[in-house]
Amino acid sequence: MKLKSHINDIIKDAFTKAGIAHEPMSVSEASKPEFGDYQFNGAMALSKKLGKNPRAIAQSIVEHLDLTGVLSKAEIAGPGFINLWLNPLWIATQCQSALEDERVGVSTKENPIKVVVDYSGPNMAKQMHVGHLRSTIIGDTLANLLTFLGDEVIRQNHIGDWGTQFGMLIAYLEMKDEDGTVTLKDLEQFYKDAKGEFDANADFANKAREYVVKIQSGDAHCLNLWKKFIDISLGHCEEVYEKLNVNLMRDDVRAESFYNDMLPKVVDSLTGKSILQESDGAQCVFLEGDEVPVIVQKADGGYLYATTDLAALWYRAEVLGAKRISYVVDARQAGHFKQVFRIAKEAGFVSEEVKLEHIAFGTMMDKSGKPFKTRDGGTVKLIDLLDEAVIKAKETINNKEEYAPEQIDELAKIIGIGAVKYADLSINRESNYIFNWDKMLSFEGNTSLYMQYAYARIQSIFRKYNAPIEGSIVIGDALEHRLATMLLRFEDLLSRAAVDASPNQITTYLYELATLFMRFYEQNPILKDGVEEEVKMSRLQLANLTAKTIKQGLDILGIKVVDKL
RNA sequence: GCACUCUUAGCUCAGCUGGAUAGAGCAUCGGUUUGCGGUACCGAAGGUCGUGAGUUCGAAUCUCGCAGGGUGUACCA
Repeated sequence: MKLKSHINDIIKDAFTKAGIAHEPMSVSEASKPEFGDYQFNGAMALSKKLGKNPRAIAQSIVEHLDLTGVLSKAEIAGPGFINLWLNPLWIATQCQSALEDERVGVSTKENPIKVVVDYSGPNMAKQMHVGHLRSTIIGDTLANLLTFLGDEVIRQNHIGDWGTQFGMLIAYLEMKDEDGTVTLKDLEQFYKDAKGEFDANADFANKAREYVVKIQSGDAHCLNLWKKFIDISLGHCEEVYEKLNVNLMRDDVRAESFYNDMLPKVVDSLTGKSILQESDGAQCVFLEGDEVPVIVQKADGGYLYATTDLAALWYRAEVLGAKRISYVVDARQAGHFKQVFRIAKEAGFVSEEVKLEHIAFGTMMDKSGKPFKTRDGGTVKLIDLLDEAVIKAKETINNKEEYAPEQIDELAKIIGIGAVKYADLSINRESNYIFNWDKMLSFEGNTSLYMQYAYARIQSIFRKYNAPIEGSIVIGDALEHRLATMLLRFEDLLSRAAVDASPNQITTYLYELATLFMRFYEQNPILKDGVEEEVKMSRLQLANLTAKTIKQGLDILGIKVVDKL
């Protein structure tokens, strides 16, 4: 239900009938319930253009408004605000059809595009740490959201599988893995041990350097070792994805090494376009307005990550055919992406109409506002954080005796992981945020547990009722009216969140929806004695649509729901 | 130095393309109960939106200056 555009159409129609030859601005949600459901603020803006009093303009718009279908009432207020009320009958039928639709009334895009979402991007030399959480879940949410809205989404996991450190790592792997059963359970430790050996043992260090060259020149033995190492390391990541309920598969992996062959071509074609300059022996692109150049080839002939990113941009735009390419990467790389995007466009690797965007996000901080670290200052492994979340979640479960142990584990997993994800996704992605266990595992405020509780509470109504639901939705009081309107806004909200790539718009919406439902439910009994059958049926259906919408919203965030908790 | 970014209630955060008296949650104080899940709901109190100017009928939102914090700044990714 594209609610806003329905209303905009009516306004536009009124403009035409009133003889106003300007494109109306979009309506917005009313800032207060007293002001109706939507408001149109365009009359004031037109005042100067038309040389008329804004209230008079508002008056002539209102006179021509169609109040027979979608809208039922319009009022002029203050200097020329037009407050609009939706027709309760219309709302009711729309909710009814949303309820019958498995997409809860959300249509699919008329003009879907191909979108590449680049996210997660772990380094294969190390274990995933908390720094990877945000990219992974924000990216996954964006990919889920765009997919749901109908775009063709290509997920790309740009893993770091190339670089000098792999020479050392595979040399060490070869040394330790005589029987072929090394699991690299602790990659951090493995890396440290290898580094220790590298520093202490000159022979080993030489071998490590030799292996770097050998991988690059395609030596079969070294390549096999490397592949084995990557395979095991990727397996660890997949374990994390599985726990996180993140939709990244082997097929989505397009590693750094994938672009190796394209790197010389990138530099060549830049040379051909004369954007390139040599400086201190390195091949550089000097962008106007930037002090420092972007180096695409080192003095020793090696390539850098800017080169790889340029190759990836070309590949994604030209080979994959993406019209929107979204990089979900830490905000600290803003400068890098700005430069790389500019080069890609100027050099024609990516055509003008392709939208390149850096979906930047802030850093996760601890309670004292410092970057999140372990007690001894090390990085926190993501898997440890998630395991801890599950343990803590278990403590929040009431009436444990009602469940079998496996059920409790399953429940704790959903709740714990959901809490971590929700807490992260509910923060405006661009700001840094403070990681707080107590807050995220609280039932109060905009938390996943409040959402879960609201959902479970509705499910409990249906467990209790458990009979066919007939009849239709009828909007009774103001609270029902607001709840129903809120439900119909779902698609507008998702579209907006997709454009801005901001998951927190979804959580904010869901929280408002859940709060509204709780209030509605508090005031309007459903199954209590004395509720008329027709009213009961109507309210049951509103409750049902609320639950479905919450479930769908959380599903986009990659958070599962439970019927009982 | 330069560039980017942030600064909203005691705390943690919303605030969409500029719109009416700036909103939540926590904490504080008070209320609702023979409760369809009270892990809920209602209310009070709490803000010169860092600061100074500008644009505008109208600015937390746009522009500029200043202060304070964060980040980035040529051969790592």
